Amino acid sequence: MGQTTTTDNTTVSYCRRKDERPGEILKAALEEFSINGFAATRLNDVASRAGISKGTIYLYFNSKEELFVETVRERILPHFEKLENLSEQYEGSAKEILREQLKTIYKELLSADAIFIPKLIISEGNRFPELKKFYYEEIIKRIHKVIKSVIERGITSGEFRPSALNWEQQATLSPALAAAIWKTVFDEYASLDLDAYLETHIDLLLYGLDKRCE
Amino acid sequence: MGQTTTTDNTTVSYCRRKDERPGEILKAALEEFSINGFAATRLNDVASRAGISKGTIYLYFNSKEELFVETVRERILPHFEKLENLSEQYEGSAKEILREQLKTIYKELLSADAIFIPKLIISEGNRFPELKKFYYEEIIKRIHKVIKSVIERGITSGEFRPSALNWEQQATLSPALAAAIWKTVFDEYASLDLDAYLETHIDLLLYGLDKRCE
DNA sequence: TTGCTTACTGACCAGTCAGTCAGTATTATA
DNA sequence: TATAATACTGACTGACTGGTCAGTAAGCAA
Repeated sequence: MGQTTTTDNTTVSYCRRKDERPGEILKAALEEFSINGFAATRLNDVASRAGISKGTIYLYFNSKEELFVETVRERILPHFEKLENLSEQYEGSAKEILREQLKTIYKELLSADAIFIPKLIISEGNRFPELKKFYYEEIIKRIHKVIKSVIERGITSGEFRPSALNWEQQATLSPALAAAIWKTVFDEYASLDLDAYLETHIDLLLYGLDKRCE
Repeated sequence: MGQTTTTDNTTVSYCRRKDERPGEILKAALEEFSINGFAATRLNDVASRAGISKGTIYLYFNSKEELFVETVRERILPHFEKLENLSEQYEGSAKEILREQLKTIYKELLSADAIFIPKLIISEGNRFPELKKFYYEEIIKRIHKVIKSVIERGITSGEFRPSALNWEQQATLSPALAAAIWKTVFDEYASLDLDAYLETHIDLLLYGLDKRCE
């Protein structure tokens, strides 16, 4: 533990922790970015939150933009690897697979440390085209593909009705997106119970409103 | 038409149009805000887009924040008046009413001049609590109520299954939200056909994936 | 034509913040 | 203990932008 004397003769203590710093900075940055967005986030605040000074951020990241992109990337990557295997790791009816997949999506992509990502992409995506493209190619397209394939499987097996083939993919997962947005924007007015909401999503997707599906 | 000489001896022309200015400024501001968000939007750019100088903005609006709030408010107000009548203006089965209501929602809230609003509320809502509250109280709650009542009506009439009573409201309209976001963020990668998407939304909501609903 | 009002301009000011770097404290090595 | 290497600090700079206001010119009235 070391000490540095500031201008007003107070002392501030710090530790030298080269290995832990990047992770700590990314964590602090995610918190600030998710509250303020990119432009309104001050690196001084990120530094304070991480318990370091602003200069230290520049020892590990070249610019505010790089910090932002890495922040998002770091939070997404561990999650979508799990999604990749999703379509083959379960056995059973298409209905059961779909249910398990949705559970996984909610557990992974709507977990406490990832739920801010959709809001960030929506807010800042147009100013970070590469990040947006990354998210589209690596997350959205991949999830859509997974879901589409299980729907096709259910149609082949006779569980699902063939007309669902014509669906626009975005609609099937839109409740999950809405949940992420609700949690990060409107939750203070009416807190959303993610477990109950997942059941609604499954129920809506599998059976809709139709009486015959009771 | 008038002329002003700038420092480098070029001339710029302008018209005096007191009545039209506020609307022109709001239009330019919506375009800039929806691209850049609040913090990253420069009033100089808003002024250029409106064909005036920055000072003129301050003849009609007191601050950048006021301009932002007015921008959003001006776009929402005309739409939520129409929402008010939504629940009583149709006759027929609950199914038919729901279909017409969704059509209206898509026509109103996803129209060219309103489709940026959800993205702006998501992006900036936490920094403009009053605006967010306004949107939640006057738009979201109202739509949810309308949809909930028609679902209840369909259950009473025997068209819909009673278990839909337990649904979390956010899910039923989430495809519309997803559409607004897609249009404002990802449309360049895969353009969304709103008409086809509306059909998917209706189909998903009414029948889900279940074979019995074919 | 003259004089008055006012819509509008744009240079300027004051505050902010990303990014820099000289200096300091800590740890490693000999 | 002396020396080198380096993690870290924080005051500073330069660019940028929200907001101001003295000045300009358009348009109206008499």
